[in-house]
Amino acid sequence: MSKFSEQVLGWFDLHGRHDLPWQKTITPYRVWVSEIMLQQTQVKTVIPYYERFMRSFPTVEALAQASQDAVLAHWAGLGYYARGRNLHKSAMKIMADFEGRFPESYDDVLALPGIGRSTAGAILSIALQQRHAILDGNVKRVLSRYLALEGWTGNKNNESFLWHKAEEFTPISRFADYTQAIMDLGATVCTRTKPCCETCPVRSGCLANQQDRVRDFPAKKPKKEKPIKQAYFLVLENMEGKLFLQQRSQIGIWGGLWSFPEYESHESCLNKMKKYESQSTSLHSLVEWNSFRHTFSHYHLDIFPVVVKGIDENHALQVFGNGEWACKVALNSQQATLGVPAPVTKLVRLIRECKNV
DNA sequence: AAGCCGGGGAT
DNA sequence: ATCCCAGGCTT
Repeated sequence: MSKFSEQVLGWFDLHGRHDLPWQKTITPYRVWVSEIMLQQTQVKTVIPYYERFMRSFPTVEALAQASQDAVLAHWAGLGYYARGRNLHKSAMKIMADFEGRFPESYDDVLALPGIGRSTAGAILSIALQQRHAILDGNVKRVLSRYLALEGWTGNKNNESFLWHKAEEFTPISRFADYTQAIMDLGATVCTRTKPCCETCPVRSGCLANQQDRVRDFPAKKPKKEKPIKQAYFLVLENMEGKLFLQQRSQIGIWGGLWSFPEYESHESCLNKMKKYESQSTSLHSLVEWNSFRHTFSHYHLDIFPVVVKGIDENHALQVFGNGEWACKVALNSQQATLGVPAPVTKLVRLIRECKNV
């Protein structure tokens, strides 16, 4: 066993994380769900989502039999909703192709939607003690410092180089512990800002530390300007205080989630409302609320709410097409049965509190 | 290779 | 406001 993995494992036994929710009882299914939720998402954020998800869907079969709406309702607020859709798809595939048993061959696991090279390695090493490397954000950071790797870790050559090193550093035993150990090291010692090099088990061999250049690695990702887009949200409220929601396309942002009818311009939004009013006899008040900004990883979205109260429920369905009149729209995500994007949750809260800010 | 896909924690 | 987080998929 190499000195690196020996040092990492020795540190892990004393200082690693051994009581995370998905570590309590280790099964491929439980590890799989955790790894998907943890993609691009911090542990602290995941924990409450994981607990709730596992309570509702304790087995592959339970997940496969659930509706997509139920799954996405559990994912609402977590982001990257394709993860939830793919998890659900994979569960159905596991029922159809593997009799409900999570596959144990690397190729079969890799073929499931939403599982790439790193996630497949993590699941099979942690849950089934197979020898596979991982290369997530933690490993990239640890290795780029240990090896003083110049340049962004996301570029092709560096990625290929790091995969090679990640496999080389993986020991010949204790595969589950090593996978967990290298991630724990990155998450608690070799952190992005203010790493604790004094307590690091591999500092003696760390080139960045030797050169006193820990701060230089990993190199920052080249940044690009985020475009600004606009969206008009038509907020329809009926006499009972229910709000009108429509399910979004599976393709594009917030795929499969429920949101307010959305228009790209002020004009198209008001035209739609005029079309409704021309056929309606009831009275209602239209108020254009102040806009607010929601920022994605790749663009800013300025949201302009157009709030109309006193809408006739059945009449609206005729004009606006398919939709649902929801009562408690994800104000409490514990009770929500529809998945709603974060800014919709925010806007609903503002409406309920009558805060036009 | 670059773009798409979220939301929040940390700074 | 910026950067990044237990990445993968599409073009």
